[in-house]
Amino acid sequence: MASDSPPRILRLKSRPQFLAASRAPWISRGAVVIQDRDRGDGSDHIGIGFTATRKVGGAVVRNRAKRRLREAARRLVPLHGRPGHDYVLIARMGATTRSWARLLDDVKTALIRLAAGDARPGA
RNA sequence: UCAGACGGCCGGGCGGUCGCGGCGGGCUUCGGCCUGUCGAGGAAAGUCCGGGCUCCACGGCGAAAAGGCGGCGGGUAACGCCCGCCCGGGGUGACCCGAGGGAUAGCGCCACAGAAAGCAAACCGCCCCGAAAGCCCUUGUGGCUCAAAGGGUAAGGGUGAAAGGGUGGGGUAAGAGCCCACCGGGCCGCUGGCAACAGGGGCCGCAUGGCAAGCCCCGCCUGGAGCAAGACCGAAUAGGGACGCCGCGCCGCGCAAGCGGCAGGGCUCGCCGGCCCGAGGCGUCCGGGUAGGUCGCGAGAACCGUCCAGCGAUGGGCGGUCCAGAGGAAUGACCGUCACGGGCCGCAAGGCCUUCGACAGAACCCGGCUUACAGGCCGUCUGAUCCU
Repeated sequence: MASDSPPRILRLKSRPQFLAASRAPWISRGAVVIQDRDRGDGSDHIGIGFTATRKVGGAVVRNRAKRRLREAARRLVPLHGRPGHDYVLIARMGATTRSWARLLDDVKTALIRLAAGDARPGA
């Protein structure tokens, strides 16, 4: 992992990217669900997207959930993400109220188990 | 001190480490990096009114339809908003509440109850008269009891949201604005006020209710759509047009278009049969237009002081400031510390915990309204109570 240059991290911004990731294997951990799609397009950058549905709460709650997930991803994806993959982090209930250490743990263990191939198959 | 009324304001502070968006500067191997600066709200919300802005429609004015508004005066770019005042209702009071124009323009409705709900009527009653019946003795055109029919009333009871003004007195067979006083109402002057309206005077005894958030009438206002408005740039691919070059097989007829035959190609790996194709290709340019991009996109009905005018809403002068502009959508994560509130322990001083900290996130921009909101601060006023 500590090779010459770490893979670049880009945000997923278009709807087709999210739809593709939604069919990928996923894993649920605490207050977060992570979908992991191997793009297989030859590029080694990592894509990250965030989603919080209305079920989580109003606009304030959804925005805060995405911000916390974004901060967690900023810290953990360079360490545990696999190059050439797209990750979509979906906020579940409690993503804003869960303690920061536990939210970090949720994301970390989910990423590690995804890297180990221990995920439910996608649709 | 305790209750309460009204108005205004705040929505943790400071410091640090990572990180994000816009803009400026520097560096760059064009991927990015460094640095400076700015970066959510009082409601950013609901999208309910009023405007700006943009496009569409439109010769001008008016009318109709539809919708909205509705005491009077003022403020404003405008408003259904705000201020002041009036009227009605509530409260001991500060204050609060009111879709608050028109009910002799017309139509309609007034449930249930009640005799009766709009036009005058009469259920229980009251009063007059008194047939028939009965009783009395002074035997009469007699008196008394009960009371039918007829008539007079609307006082009292009862129903109702509302029953044809109210209270008191006179009057009467009983009653009644029948008469009188006061209150209420209508009409006409007067005084004050810009006005809504108020005050007071005279006249009229005065049947003629309520609902217009039922239709309606009167006055006033409104063209439609909305930043996904709209403007510009504009690929790739597939269409359209112009020009240039090359080509449009062979034979027969024909000027040509075309027809027939033979080649050639496709369905199909080969053959046979069948069906179809058999004239376009390339290059340059032009135009529409999609994805995408840029603009619209923030110096204004701005904010902060201060002065003046005004009871006030607000207006004006002077000085200063520049204050978010994203587009899967920037404000986050963590730590320290100090407060406030909260919880626990303690007789107390105090100690401990606090990831327990309201409602909630700009999306073109303003002015309002409405709704949500932990906790807290300030001012004015009212009613009690205590002290001097």
